[in-house]
Amino acid sequence: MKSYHHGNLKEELIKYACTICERDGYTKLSIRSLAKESNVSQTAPYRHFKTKEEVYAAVAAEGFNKLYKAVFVESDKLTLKDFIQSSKNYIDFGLQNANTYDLMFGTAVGDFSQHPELVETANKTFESLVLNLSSFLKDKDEDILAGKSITVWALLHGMVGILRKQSITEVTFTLKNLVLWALQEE
Amino acid sequence: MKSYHHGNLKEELIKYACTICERDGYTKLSIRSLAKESNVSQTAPYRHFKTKEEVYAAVAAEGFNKLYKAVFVESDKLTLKDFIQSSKNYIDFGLQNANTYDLMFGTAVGDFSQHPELVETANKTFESLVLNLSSFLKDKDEDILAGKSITVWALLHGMVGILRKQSITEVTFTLKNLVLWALQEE
DNA sequence: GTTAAGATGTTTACACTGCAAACATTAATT
DNA sequence: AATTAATGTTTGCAGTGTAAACATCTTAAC
Repeated sequence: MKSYHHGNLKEELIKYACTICERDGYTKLSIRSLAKESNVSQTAPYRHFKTKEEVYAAVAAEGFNKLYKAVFVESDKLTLKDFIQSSKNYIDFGLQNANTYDLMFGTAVGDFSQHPELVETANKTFESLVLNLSSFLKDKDEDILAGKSITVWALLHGMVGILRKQSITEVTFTLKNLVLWALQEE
Repeated sequence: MKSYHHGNLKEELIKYACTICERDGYTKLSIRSLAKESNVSQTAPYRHFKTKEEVYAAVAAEGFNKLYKAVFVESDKLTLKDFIQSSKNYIDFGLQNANTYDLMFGTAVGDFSQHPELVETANKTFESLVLNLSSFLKDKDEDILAGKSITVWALLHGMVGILRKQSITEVTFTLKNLVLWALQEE
């Protein structure tokens, strides 16, 4: 016997949206299929999301949470090994969650500022990760430290983009050497 | 008096597709609007593109051509100034053609290998650019040189992704210092 | 505790989409 | 000149985003 009200429809919708977006790509997600999956009428999701883009934003936010969990290393001061592992985890996340990653960094959600919750989640994630990185990239100068962190991030982010399109260029590299070289640490 | 056959429909379709994809994002492109713009029946485009994804592939290929023109520097041996300018041009291209860039590096065209012309164009572009870069990043060792080129590319590519989402983090940096630092020159 | 209001669901409707199939016209090849 | 291939049109289907009007349940106010 099912009641008129679902109870926690929004969460269920997001959960399924995440699954579809990652498995088939976000263009394959339809509000209607979403509704059907929760045994709810076609337009019920519109009580929780004004537009489809808001669903995308929710999925992207979840993506940032997952990224955080995948990359963060519990430590006050990262060792080199931690650092390499963390970098590896970032790239792996990007490759193994390609469609979600695309949603997070592509143009599907055009203007983050329209989705305050997404902005908050994304900021929280990156502040934590940069802070985490900083404990390895120790440097007196604050600006240089920030610059290094961003550069490492850009490098990893860029690597994800490149490795995803193997067909463009066959890339063989050892992550460790590359990062070390870019950071000019021994 | 218009003739039954258009003449060069395919080119016209691609041209308009590029405009729409860049202006509104590729999700806004419809085969039908494309057809209408060329004063041709709704399904005429299907004589030239089997699926919508093939249209995307064509737009992406055009994107790689434009990227090449924007970034390539005519010179046998890049000066530092050339190199910086070229890097700047890459980032500018990514920022000012955000939607096209997304089409080129995102997941809209799922499998490049399904679109041989796109693979060819993308490869040509990157071979040229890497070769161009190499003339600045001179190094005895071939592998190190390749590694450096890829790293520079990844760094630039990553920067585009990050700068696009200013809302995530306010990034202030001087391109020159950053690249130089990453390359540990000077 | 009854009631009014707000949240959350349903139904219906509209204009639009990708794309398949059957057909028409023209261009190219023999 | 006749056949074939290329390129166009018409029609049709199943699916889409989302607006509007309506129903039901939950919650807060009295």
